[in-house]
Amino acid sequence: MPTIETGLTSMDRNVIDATKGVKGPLRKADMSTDASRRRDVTVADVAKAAQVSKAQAARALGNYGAVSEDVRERVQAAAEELNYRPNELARSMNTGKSNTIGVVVGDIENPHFGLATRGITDTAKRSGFNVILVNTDEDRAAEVDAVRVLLDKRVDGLIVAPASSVETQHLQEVHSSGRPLVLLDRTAQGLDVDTVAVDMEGISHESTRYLIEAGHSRIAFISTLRTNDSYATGLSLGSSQISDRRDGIMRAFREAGLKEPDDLVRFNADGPETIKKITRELLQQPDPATAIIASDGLIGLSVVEAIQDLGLAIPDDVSFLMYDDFAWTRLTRPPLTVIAQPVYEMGVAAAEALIRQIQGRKAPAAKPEFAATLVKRGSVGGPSGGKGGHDGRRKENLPTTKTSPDVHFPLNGAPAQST
Amino acid sequence: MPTIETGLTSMDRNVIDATKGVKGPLRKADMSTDASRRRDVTVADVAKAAQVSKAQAARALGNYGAVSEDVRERVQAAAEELNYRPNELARSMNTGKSNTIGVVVGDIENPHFGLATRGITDTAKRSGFNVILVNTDEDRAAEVDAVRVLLDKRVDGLIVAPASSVETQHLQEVHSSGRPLVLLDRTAQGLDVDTVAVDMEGISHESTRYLIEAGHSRIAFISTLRTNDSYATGLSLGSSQISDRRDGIMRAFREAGLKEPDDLVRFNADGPETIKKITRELLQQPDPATAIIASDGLIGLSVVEAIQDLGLAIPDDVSFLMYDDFAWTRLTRPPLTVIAQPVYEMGVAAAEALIRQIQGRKAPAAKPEFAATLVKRGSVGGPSGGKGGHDGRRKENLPTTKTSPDVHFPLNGAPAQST
DNA sequence: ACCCTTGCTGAGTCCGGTCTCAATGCCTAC
DNA sequence: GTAGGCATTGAGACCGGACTCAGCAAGGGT
Repeated sequence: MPTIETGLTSMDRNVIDATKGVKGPLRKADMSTDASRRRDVTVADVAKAAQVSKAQAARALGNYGAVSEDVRERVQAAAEELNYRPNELARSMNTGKSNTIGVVVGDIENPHFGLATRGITDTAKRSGFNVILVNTDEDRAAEVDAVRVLLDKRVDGLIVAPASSVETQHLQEVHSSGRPLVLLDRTAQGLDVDTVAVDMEGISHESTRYLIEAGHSRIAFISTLRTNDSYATGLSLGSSQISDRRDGIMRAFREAGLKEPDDLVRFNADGPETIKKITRELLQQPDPATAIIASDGLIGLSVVEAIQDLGLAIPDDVSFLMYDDFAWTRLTRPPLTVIAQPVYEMGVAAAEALIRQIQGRKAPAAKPEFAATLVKRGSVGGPSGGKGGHDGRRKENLPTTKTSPDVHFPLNGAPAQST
Repeated sequence: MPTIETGLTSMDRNVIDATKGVKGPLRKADMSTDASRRRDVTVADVAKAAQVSKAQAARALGNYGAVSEDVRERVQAAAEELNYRPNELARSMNTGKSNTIGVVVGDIENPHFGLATRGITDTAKRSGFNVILVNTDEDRAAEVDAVRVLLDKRVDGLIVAPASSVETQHLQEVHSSGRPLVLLDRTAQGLDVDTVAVDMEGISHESTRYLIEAGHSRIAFISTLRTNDSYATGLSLGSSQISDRRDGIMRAFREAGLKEPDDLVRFNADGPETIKKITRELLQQPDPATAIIASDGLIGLSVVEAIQDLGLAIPDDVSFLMYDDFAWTRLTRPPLTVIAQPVYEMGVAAAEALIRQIQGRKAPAAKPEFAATLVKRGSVGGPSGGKGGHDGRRKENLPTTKTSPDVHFPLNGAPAQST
């Protein structure tokens, strides 16, 4: 039996590398990148150095099974010496766990998802999970693909913000295959899985009512949602989130006994230019909108810019409301009235729910309900050219005034009908 | 030889699952989650169904080696029937390629990184790579850990925005171990790897000069950089990026023959409250700052807010300049003067460089140089409490007319000293 | 003194693919 | 007619760990 060198310095380990990794007569053609051919130190190497069996070395390193103190020390010393690092791929292969979760979102560039992702990664890290992130650009085909790739990579679970709430076979399959799945932001038709989202219909209704009470009856809604359907097509809009928002708006109108502004609902607002164009149309058409609701922060940005370009003032000429309470909305003059969602917390909740599923623990205790809140700042006033209701109050223009607008409102007064 | 059922419907495949996956007398205790025990369809299953050897099935599915048309068809049909999906983990194990790259950033929540990440993921996807994203919160320990975990997961390469440009052993090890590595935004001392970053010193110098020419001599700089070192400690600040910016500022001062505002350089600006506090201090101390440079968009947000809270006007009372050209900077009144960096493009470049390394292609052609640009909008004016001289440019905002010091800057002429 | 338990240990299998190698059959060339 | 060439094919090794199982020695109980 040959004497085994244990006195290797870490400098010497390449020697070991050199002797192995040479499978047969055929080696990968490109030996140019000498680095690409390097072989990592394995348990076998460590075992040899520590003069124990591979099994024992693996036990010591993997921290399982019974190992004597003596062996453990020898192995650990050898591992350190050789600079051993476990191959998580191999480990995952026979544990069946990859300690990785897949996250599929529409657009990380959007701070909404950025923040949610932050909540997810923070939580995941805390439980020892890594996150593979995939962007879909809100494209369903990309999403289907993303889900498949992640499944192929054997992620332990998936968090998806589905681009479509209607076409959901791919998610259906994930679920019925038994892989943990949590939906974020949006629901999926006929898919009964943990979903972390706020009550969009409710907050949309509340916000619209707020606008209506301020005197508006021409309220526009702009969304990125890609759809060929005209508004009229009916209830399901492909995205539960957007459907719900629209439904909330319309309910508020019905309850107020006002004509629903179907003609002011606009989709396919992709890209700044499109959004600006839509905004101009809405404001310059005959019987224009007197208030605009932007479906997310990115849209809001361009809408506000378009309004400014038009030389119109907020809220004197147009009232403005948007989803997502980004910090910058406090910096504009007036500060913007927004619908705040606990995005970070929702990310956290989604990750927690997923991890709970992964670990097989059932009963999510009490499924936390997340609520969006209307943060009234200064971008909503009365309609200017409007025909309805009370007059618009003015903001004292330049000298910054903090806090919310002076819109005095019957704080709790319920409008006409309702149930 | 038993007849093999090929007429399975996809509904039936669980039958197969049931017969396998039962290793021995000992099974994982928790059989409750019947889903967690399910076994995936493997090449072996497909091979059996297609009545060919495992090797042939693998070849047909993996699309390598020689396979007859007949076999290929049978295998593909069987695969489809059984709903076969390759196990990328297993595949990675013996190809040594995981088609995954690791990205380590300080904070995805920060739109700067959000955008860069977008550039990276877009590019990665285009080349068939996935991205594992890790957040470090700009904490070096977390970064070391992240790098190790990603290496253990056998990512094909790493893109890191190092939290520290000084303590870089972990990156050094990555590099010397031969794993592809690209740095983003910041350099690392003594590490000669592809780095995608802009010339910070240059743009910082240019911007500062712009401020000086506007009449400022009390210019503050606020950065998140965590450091115990006082400013005076000297050149290396732990972050190349921040060092460079500071150096650029100071060079502009030296060149203008002005006293360097060492006392106005502030670090450790974490969290909105801290930033606001710092801002207040800078503006209210005796001999206060007349201009503030915010080191990133997140800081800028709080600085502007603090200025507004103080009831001060930009640029009449304070001039403001920040790094990162976010869309919202155009919405404030006045719009903010910013230093724009081609963040998305840098993300793309980083990913491209990394993938080039991974694929062994050398010669990055010509390493693209990225340049930041000063976007002059409305937040820089002359100092208000200035000591006299020619006036700064006014925004036609408030009727104030003030004067600024007479620091005449020789536009191109080199100042006194230098080498 | 004898049987059992308990603690360690090494040999070897398995995860799910990729890849080598030898064997086969068929076609063409000499 | 037969050797050589080429496309196909199946058996099996292998990647790097986790895990089963049988062997073995020391310690406990009776």
